[in-house]
This record gives sequence, structure tokens and C-alpha cells, in this order.
Amino acid sequence: MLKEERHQTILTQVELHNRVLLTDIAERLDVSIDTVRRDVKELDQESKLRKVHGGAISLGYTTNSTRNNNIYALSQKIIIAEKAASLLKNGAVIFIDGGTTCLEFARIIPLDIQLTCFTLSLPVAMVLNNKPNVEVIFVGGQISREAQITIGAMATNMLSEIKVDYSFIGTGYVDVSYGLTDFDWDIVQVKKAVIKASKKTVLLCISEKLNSQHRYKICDINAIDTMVTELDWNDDQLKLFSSHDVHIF
Amino acid sequence: MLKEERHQTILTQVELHNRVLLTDIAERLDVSIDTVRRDVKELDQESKLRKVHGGAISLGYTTNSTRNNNIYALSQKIIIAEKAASLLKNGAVIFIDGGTTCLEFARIIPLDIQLTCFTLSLPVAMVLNNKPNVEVIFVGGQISREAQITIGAMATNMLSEIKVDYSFIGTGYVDVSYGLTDFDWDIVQVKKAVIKASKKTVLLCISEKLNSQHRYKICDINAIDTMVTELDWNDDQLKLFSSHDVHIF
DNA sequence: ATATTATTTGCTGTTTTATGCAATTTTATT
DNA sequence: AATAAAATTGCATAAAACAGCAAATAATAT
Repeated sequence: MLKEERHQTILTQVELHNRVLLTDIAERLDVSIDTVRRDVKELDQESKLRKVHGGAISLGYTTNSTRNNNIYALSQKIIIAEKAASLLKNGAVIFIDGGTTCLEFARIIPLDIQLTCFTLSLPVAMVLNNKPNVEVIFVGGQISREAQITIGAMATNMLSEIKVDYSFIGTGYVDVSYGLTDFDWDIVQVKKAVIKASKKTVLLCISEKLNSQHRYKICDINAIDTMVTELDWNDDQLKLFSSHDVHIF
Repeated sequence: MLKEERHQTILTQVELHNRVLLTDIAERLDVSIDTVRRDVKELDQESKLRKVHGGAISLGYTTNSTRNNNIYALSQKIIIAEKAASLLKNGAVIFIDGGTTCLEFARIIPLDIQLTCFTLSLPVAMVLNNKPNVEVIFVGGQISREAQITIGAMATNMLSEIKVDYSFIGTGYVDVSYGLTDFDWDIVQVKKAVIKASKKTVLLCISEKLNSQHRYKICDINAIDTMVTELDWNDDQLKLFSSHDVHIF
């Protein structure tokens, strides 16, 4: 039996049951426990699973609390959040969207800056509420279970009655020529309302979501005033956006 | 059973019930109490929960009262919450107030009951959002930092446009003859609006807050339809309320 | 093909870790 | 203060991890 086959079997078992015992694997593969131990050690070093005393567990199984997306994506979001935070001005009235990138942005807001923040995201509101100099105003309405934001007529209604200096939206899918899109109609509606309610709109966007589209349109690309990504843009790349009135950051 | 699995089970139980007894866990996992104690100790050191005498409690219950180090300190609130939950009917449209007692109530709502819940409390909304059969509608407005609820004109405005079957309010200070009071004017305003928006009002109240008053009046005692406390009331005690149209539970 | 080298595997003894039990101390409640 | 429950401590046992070694296997060079 080849090592690679064993590795494959172990990974399959881990995915299937969320956990395995070294003794079970050793018996099933008919190899010594030491071999299994060495296999699991390697797989652990390759970050394919997590080795624990007596066995191994699936990576996804580790925590149910803070959705531990991959670490790489998180670091990208933090880069974006830091860039966006540098745009903040004292005393501003802003809006912060839902989603993990915007949550990261909310977390990174300095404690000494004075802001009035509208939001429709429950986690964002919780985070902002711990900033001593931020006044939080929550946009009410029906709560979307997965997204943890308010959606629906009540939300768009309330949004139609407010005006903010800057909105920071973390919307999904951006195509230079077609504009911003999303796959959820309700979410598209609130995002449209948010953009309408803001004098300037800042888009927080991971580069991998560039040049992709979904079912429903939010707005044209030039409805965005500033786009923040994790990249350092060179002139060639910037040219793509040159015809649109978007500031790339 | 791997240690990691036990940890996960313990954490899940803590999230669900806010508190667990070491003896319960030991029985459920079929390990000795010492093992459970060691597990909980580790989880405490990892800040995944808070270990207390006899068990563990969920974080977020950092009630910074000095001697809240026993597992039964929450029991009054849980007794009230359980009583109140028994009043729930399938399909009802209800409102849930802020505060720790109401949060306890929200947590204890059975997973299988179908409800539409309005709330103005961020923690309550987060909890309800994890109940598969509860539709959550958040009352928007300015967020009160300490209370973690919405206050102000925006909130009372939105409340004036809704009507619920039952509201569960966890207001502070109750005096049989004078009525309900509180020391925060803004909170009094929203509570008044809530009572107005509900066909029936249920008051969740720890007995120690009975017969005390504060600056601002919320309503008369007979504006309350049902009062839930942690006590078993005898006839003598009930007589106090006999002249008012309040159902004591 | 054969010899040489490198890698893998299983075994041994040792060390570490996990677990349960009993005796003692601490804590909470009446 | 008295009592009962829980925490702590020390200890024994067993399981697992580890390190080193030698045989077996695979890879490579000659």
C-alpha cells in the first residue's frame, strides 16, 4: 500500500466522520500505529487536518463560533479594512454594510475617532457598540438569518429617510463594465437603498471577486466613488477603470 | 472519545443553555467528573467559557457583579424564563424586551416553536437568529451603549406602527400601588411604546425589584396582564395584587 | 542486472499525557 | 457553626507519543 493511498483514506475518513482514531485507521489499513501516526503528522503539517492526542479531527470541525474561514482570506480582509479605516474623518456620519469584510472594518476603527454609524448588520452593531466614541444607529427591519442583516421594506423605508457622508459597502461581485451584482434579491434592494442614502460610496472588495457577475444588479461601477482592495495597483491595471469615475485605493 | 470532541460537546451545551453542571456533562459523556473538570478548566483558560463552582457558564454573562461565581446565580432568571416560555403559543407574534432576564427568555425558547419576534435588543436578536423557526424583526433606532437596545424617536416611531399579540418586557422596578418605573427616561419612552403596541403585556420581574420605585413612570400596574417572577406565590402574597387585574404566575 | 544509497516501516524501550480514584481542603448553604 | 457539595492534590494505571534502531523496501547509480 502506497503512502499516498493511506493519506487519501485518512483524509476521506476525517471528512466523513469529522474525526478518526489512530487505532481504527491502523487496523483498517493493516499497518502499524506508528505508520499511521507519521502519516497523520505529515497531513497535519500540510494543514489537511488537525492532529490531536489519539487521533485527528477535521479542520472545519474545530470551531463553531467565529466562522474560521481560511486564514489567507482573513488577512486580505484585514488589509482592506486598514486601508478603508484610513479614509475615516473625525465627526463623519457613515454607514457600514454587513459581511465579513465590513465586520473586519468595523473592528479596526480606532477607539479615538468620533463617528456616527448607521448599520443594518447585527455583528457590526455589536462591535461598534464597544467603541466609546461611536454613536450607533441600527436600521430596523426583518433579519436575514444567514446574512445577519436587516432586509425588506422596513429597512429600505428607513434607509430612504437618512443621508450619510460615506457608506462602506462590502458587496460581492464586481464587473468593470457591467457593475455590481449579487445573487440575493432582498440584499440587492437594501444595497441599492444604501447607495442612494449616501453622498459617497466606498466599496470594500477582495480582488478575487472582481470580474464576476450574478443574477441581480445593484448599480453601475461609476456609482462607486472609491474602491478598496487588498492589491497594490499598477498603472496597467488602473487603466481598466480609467474611463469610470472610480478612485482605486 | 477524543478530548476535542468532549470540548466541542461542552461548548455546544454551554452555548445552548448558558450554563452546564459538571455532573450533567460527566454523565452525558460517560467520563469521570474529574475529566470534565479538567476539560472545563482548559476551556476556561482558552476563554471559551467561564468556569464557576459546580459548572460553567457562557461568556457574555460577564455580569461584573463581585460574587457571581456560582452556577445558580442565574437560576432566578432562568426560572422566570422557563415560566414565561410556557406561555408561548405556536404562531404567535411577540415582542421581546432587552435586559438579562429577557435574554434568558429568548435563549430558552424551544427550537420547534414557530414565532414572529420583534425586538430592540442586539443580544436578543443574535440569540433569536439562531432559532430556525423564529422570524426576527429588529426595531431600528439609536443604540444605547450600556443597555444594548434601541432608544429614541426612531424606535418609538417604528413601534407605533406595529401590533403584537404578546410583549415580554423585563422592566425594572415595580410597586404594586404606584406602578412600573425606571431611572432612564429614554428607556421609559420605548417601554411605553412597547406596551402600547401589544395586545397583552407580560412582565418578567425578579422579586427583589418588587416594591421599589424610580424617577420615571412607565405605566400603572394594571396595564400589565401577566407578571412572572421566580417565586411560588401563596394566597397572602397574591392578595396584594387582588384589586388589580394582574395575573400572577 | 547489481550494488549502493535513501526511504519507509515496524519494533523496542522510554517519556509524556490522559484518566480515574481516594484523601484532603475549600466553598457554599442552612 | 454544621453540613454537603465541589475543588484540589497526589497517586496509580493505561494509553499514546516519541526517539532510536534495524529490517525491508524503493530509488538510483554503476
